[in-house]
Amino acid sequence: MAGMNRVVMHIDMDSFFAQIEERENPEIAGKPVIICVFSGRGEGIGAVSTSNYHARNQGIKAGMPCGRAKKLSPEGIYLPSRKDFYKEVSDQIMEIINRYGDAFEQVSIDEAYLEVTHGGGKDIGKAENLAIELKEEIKNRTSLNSSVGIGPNKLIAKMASAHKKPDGLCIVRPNEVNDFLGPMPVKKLYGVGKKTAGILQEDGIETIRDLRERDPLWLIEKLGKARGKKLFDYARGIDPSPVISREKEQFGRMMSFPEDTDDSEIIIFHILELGEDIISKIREKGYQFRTVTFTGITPDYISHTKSLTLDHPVSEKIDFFEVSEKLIMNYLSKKPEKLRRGGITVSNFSRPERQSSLIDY
DNA sequence: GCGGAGATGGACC
DNA sequence: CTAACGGGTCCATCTCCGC
Repeated sequence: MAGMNRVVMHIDMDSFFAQIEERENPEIAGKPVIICVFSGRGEGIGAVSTSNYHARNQGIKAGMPCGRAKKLSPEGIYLPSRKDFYKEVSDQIMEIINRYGDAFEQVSIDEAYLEVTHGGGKDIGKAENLAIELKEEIKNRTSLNSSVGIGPNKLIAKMASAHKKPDGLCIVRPNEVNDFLGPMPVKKLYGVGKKTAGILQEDGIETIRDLRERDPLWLIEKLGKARGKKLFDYARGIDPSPVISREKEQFGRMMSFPEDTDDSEIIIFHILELGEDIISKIREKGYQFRTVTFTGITPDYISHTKSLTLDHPVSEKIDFFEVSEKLIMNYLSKKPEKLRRGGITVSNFSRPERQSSLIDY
């Protein structure tokens, strides 16, 4: 029993937001579709959230300024992001996915893992059939395409779903892991972003195979203990992390201010407005929180934070407002520069428990 | 040495 | 040629402090 292979599935919706808009508006399918988050600072000022494959073929990528996208694709269809609506569609899809595995873990609005070690089981053929069924049910119920990866752990499942897209199904068996990862550019490895890829490339590491040949101590020295160890394992396709449904650990909102400002009244006004939203969601979920964090982002995109942890959990608007104002005033007195954006986040959650005083000894 | 708190930075969607 | 430029979550690391 010791070395029993796991079977893990990763489900990823294809260019999710763009695909939903295409579904809602079939005339635009076949054209480049770009979903934008506009800051409200002027005509077309904002960033690309998602784009469909036509747009990607023209070089458009997530995170890109909309103005630049427009140069690459003047004829593209540019639509404002409708996050709340996408979330409703997401909830519908997650409910379907949830039924297909022993354990379910949602990782973002359009992605989830399933542990199918027992249910789909053992021989990967069963898991493959399960994946086909799941993709079909999502398609039948929502008209949306997804991509699925199957592997012996979350890391491989995730990289497999990314490997064949869109509408893909990619299976990587345990004995295929090293050949699957080896030739990939190191930047493709989950957990390796721009910064880390740069560090690795400076030392001649181009592929995951190159990374695999490095000494663990060297990696730890270059990248730090946790990160170094993790990438050492990841390069070998090793990832013991379980599929677990997780509670949200923080909840926050951010915005661009209409203009760069260091006016405390204006900043507080906007932040408290974001706070209304946070508080109503928190109370809906029956959460309490102890920590509030204010984030200020300067016109050159440097972010700074101020946070405060209370000694007891709260969920009242008045408590939140009081702490938020205090943090903002404190921030501005220490860093009296203009801000382009600001945000407020609550964390350190608990559920209100009744009669804790009687139980606590 | 260990923890929680606070601040920063990286990664990913 | 470069600069242009959203919003949200999680994780690791470092520093400081009390115990």
